[in-house]
Amino acid sequence: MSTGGAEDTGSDVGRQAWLRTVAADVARLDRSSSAERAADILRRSITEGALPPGAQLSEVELTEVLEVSRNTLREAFRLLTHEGLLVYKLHRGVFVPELDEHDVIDLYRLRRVLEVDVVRGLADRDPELPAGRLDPLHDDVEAAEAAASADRWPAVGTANMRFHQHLIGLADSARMDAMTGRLLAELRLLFHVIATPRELHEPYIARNRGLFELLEARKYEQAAADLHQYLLDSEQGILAAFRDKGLRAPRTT
Amino acid sequence: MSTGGAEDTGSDVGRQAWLRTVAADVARLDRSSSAERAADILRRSITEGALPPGAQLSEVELTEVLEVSRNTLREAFRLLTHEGLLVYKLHRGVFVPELDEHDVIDLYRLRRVLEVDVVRGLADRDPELPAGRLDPLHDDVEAAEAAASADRWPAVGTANMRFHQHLIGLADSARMDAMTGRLLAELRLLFHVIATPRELHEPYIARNRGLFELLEARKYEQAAADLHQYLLDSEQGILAAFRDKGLRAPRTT
DNA sequence: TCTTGCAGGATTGTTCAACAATCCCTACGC
DNA sequence: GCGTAGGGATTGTTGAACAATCCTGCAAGA
Repeated sequence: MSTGGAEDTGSDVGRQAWLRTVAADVARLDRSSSAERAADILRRSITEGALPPGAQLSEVELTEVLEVSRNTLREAFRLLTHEGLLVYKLHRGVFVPELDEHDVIDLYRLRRVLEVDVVRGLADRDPELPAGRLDPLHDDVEAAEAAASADRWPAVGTANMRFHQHLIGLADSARMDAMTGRLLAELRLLFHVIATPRELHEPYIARNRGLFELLEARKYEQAAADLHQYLLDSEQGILAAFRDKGLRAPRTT
Repeated sequence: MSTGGAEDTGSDVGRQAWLRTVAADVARLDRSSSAERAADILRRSITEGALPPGAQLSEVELTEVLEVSRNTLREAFRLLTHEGLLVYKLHRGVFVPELDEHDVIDLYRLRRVLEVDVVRGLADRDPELPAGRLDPLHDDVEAAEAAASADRWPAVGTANMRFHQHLIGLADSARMDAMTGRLLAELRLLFHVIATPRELHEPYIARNRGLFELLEARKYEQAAADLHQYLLDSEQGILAAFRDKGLRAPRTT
């Protein structure tokens, strides 16, 4: 729908490959400028942990820092609200949400459903998958391994995220991509509560590689089964770390 | 301060049941008034077909009709954009999206994944399901049957939608509810392209009842299988009607 | 001592008017 | 006929202003 050209004359443009890349570049430049740019900055601040869960975002403060008007800033807030990175409280302001164990379970349930289905569905359309389709996954695996060698564990987490985002991307579903983006953004919110990212991310570097190799070998059914268990284990890891944190700092004030 | 008072800053109140219901009521009253009220009106206009796909929503026009400021109207636009009921085109305005067959396939793929998983997952937590949990589904089934008797086919479609929304609700997942709301809203967008709603909705009245009875009998596995085929058939029906329409009116202007 | 009520200040919700940037359409010149 | 410039309309963004609401602290009363 978004790619529908202005001139409707060529109704069925059999969108070629290069057209898609050009369209992507244009879309990147289009960037609703002020509001989206402000949202980008805030998004990074939140996902990188500069803004901790529970923090309030003052409007007047941020208008000065971001150099945008209050109205534009509010539109940026709306954008991030619908990504799950902020929550509105009427007449009180916007806050970075504080997720609890129930949210972890909810998020992982959806991840399992979506990701496992994508992998399992690859079997049906195996022939039509163009070569090099798995390249982004391979890059992510190597990026994670490199970051781990350099002891940069947050970077490992990021590469891990991108691996899963690219995994979902194999389904060619715009809506799945959007949903996954939202889910992973919320998940990143959880990571900052965890003190030891190494124990959290380390086991999954090798598992990501294993998953990638199974996909490359077209063993989709086994890949789906592995991924299912993978996500169950990851969920348990986060829940454990989360409960430790909860016990350690019940009174933050 | 620091008087060991009774207040304790109430950090971890083990939220009791009645507290939750009160909180729900409060949330309902909160309604960000102007922007959300405007969005409600627009949402109805779109889902009921007053605003056809492809139509542009002029800002100045709507500020007069809805009696809100341009900024507030834009916030309403944002709300509906993230529900999938409107699309922004930079510097051109907001439009009612025109979905194509590719979108139908995408939407139904997600519906199948989510709904079937919910039904299948009910087996695991069957004991903890409180009595009367299926009542909303039952109401929707009867509402559809009543509307069909009165030849009110759009109402049948609405009841059908609510049936599936309530079905997803059985999973107790806030994020699944939100996703489903968005998916069904987009689906409603498609219905207005279809000339004969009767043929589209009629077969599923009985199937909804059958599904409900399977759930009531706790035959979750069979219900999941039925639902899967159900959604495949529904997808084919929409695709067929959609192609007819596409052939009949390629040049709308 | 504890609760209740009430100002005060601060923050958000909403409106308005204005200007800049961009798009669409038309007319002009070659 | 075609590319290009201009005009008009629409959107993007800003800043200030006012109303509504929330939070804090203090004082009055039980």
